[in-house]
Parts: sequence; C-alpha cells; structure tokens
Amino acid sequence: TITYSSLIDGLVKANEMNEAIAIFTQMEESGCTPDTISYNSMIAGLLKAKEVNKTLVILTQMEKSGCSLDTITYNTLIDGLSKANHVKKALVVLTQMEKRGCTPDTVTYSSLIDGLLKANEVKKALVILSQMEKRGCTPNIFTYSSLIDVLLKAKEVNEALSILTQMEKKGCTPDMIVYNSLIDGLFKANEVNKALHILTQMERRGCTPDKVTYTSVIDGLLKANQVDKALALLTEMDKKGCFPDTITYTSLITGLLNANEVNKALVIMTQMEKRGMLPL
RNA sequence: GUGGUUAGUGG
Repeated sequence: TITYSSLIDGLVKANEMNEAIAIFTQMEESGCTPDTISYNSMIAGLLKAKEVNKTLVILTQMEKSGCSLDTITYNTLIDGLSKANHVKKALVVLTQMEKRGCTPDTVTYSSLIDGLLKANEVKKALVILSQMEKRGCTPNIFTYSSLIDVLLKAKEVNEALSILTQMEKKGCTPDMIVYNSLIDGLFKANEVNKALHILTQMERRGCTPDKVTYTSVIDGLLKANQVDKALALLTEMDKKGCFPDTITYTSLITGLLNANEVNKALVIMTQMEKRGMLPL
C-alpha cells in the first residue's frame, strides 16, 4: 500500500493524473487496500485537475470502504476546492469536518483564508480569521503571508503594512516569501521607494533575495522606467549565482519593449537563448 | 525506527 501511495503521490505532483488513476485502479485490482493517505493523495490530484465530480465519487468510495477521513483529508479538500474555484464548497467542508468531530488546525484555517481572499471574499476571510483565534489556533506565517499578499494586490498598502507590524509584534519573523510578496506588491502599487526599502531591510536581516525577488524588482523598476537599474540587477543576481529563469527574461524583455528599448531587449533575448532558454 | 498525503511569493 505504501509503495502504491508513493507512486500515486509522485504522479500527482507531476500532474500525471490519468496515470495516477490507473495506478489506483491497479492497486485495488491487485488486492491492495487504499488507506487514508492513498485517498488523500488522490483527492489532492483530482482537485488539482479541477475534477470536482470525480473527487466527490472517490470521497464517497472512501467513506463506504470504512476508511477514516483525517484532518489532512479535510485540509486537502478545503485547499483543493478553493483552488478549483469552489470556495463556497470549502466553507461547507469546514462545517462538515467540525460536525464530524475533526478539529480544524492552522493549515485548515490558513488554506481557507487564502482561498477566500483570492476569491475576493475578504470579509469572510476575516470572519474565519477571528473564528480561528477564538478557537485558540494561532495564525502563523502562512496566514499572515496570504493576508499581506492579497491586501497588497488590492493596493491596500497601509492595511498590508499593518499586518506586517502585527505579525512581527507576535514574534513571527517574515521569511523570503513574505518579503517577496511585499516587494512585488509594493512595486505594483507604485510604491517604488517602499519596495526598495523592504529589499534593503530584507538583506540587512540576513534574508538573501532569490530569483523571485530579483524578478519582481526588475519588473517593477522597468515599469517605473528605471531601465539601467533593472539591468544592473540582472548582472548582480547572475554574479551572486542566482540565475535568471524564463520568467525573469520574459519580464525583462517585455519591460524593455514597453520602455521602447528594442535593442536592449534583443541583447537580452540573445543571452537567454545562449543559455538554452526559449522566449515564450 | 521523525518511512508515503495538506496551506503563502515573480512574467
């Protein structure tokens, strides 16, 4: 059973859902009984492929087979349903899990809050957040990160920064993902100086920018018409062994073209191809 | 015997 589950999980992560289904069937035919973990992987995979109906079928099968649903099962459902554009169903799952005596944990609440925020249900997200705290479940870096990211994307700069202060006051130290969200969001909200300030702060605190950080900064600088500074950062990241990927290059080329820097864009395209990447 | 499953960031 463990061998089959590992195989299924690998296929799910490689987005080979049809293969995973085939292995699952083969597993049953060979007399191996899927356990909770096997079902959890299948559910995660089916929802990633937005196969809501197939998910409900397998969920029924899981219950009929006497296999117990655990917190991870419900968490997987909540996250997967939210990402398949069914946040309302995710809310129902939360009610169901509690009714069935399964205690929601930080993952449950963070997934749901993230899903609600991304579906523009900010008020509901805040309701769930307060419900979470009332239940003695402490928001963690994932919870705060979603809040900061979505608030900034909605250009709610002050709200996002106040969440940042709040999380730090609670002893939750921002990590690279939080910094990346802040930098990207601030640039997109036209807060170029604030974004650059966060970049400095991040480095001062010993958090090394990665290619996501650099791509956001480069993209932001180009949109602010700071072409030279953007190109200098490309050189800097390369020198630090942080190699640009297709997204970095695409963003550079698009930005340079929008800034009417056609020749510079061509130079970058050549460099990109020399490194074995194709412009999309 | 911490063996397999779930949440946050860039074009």
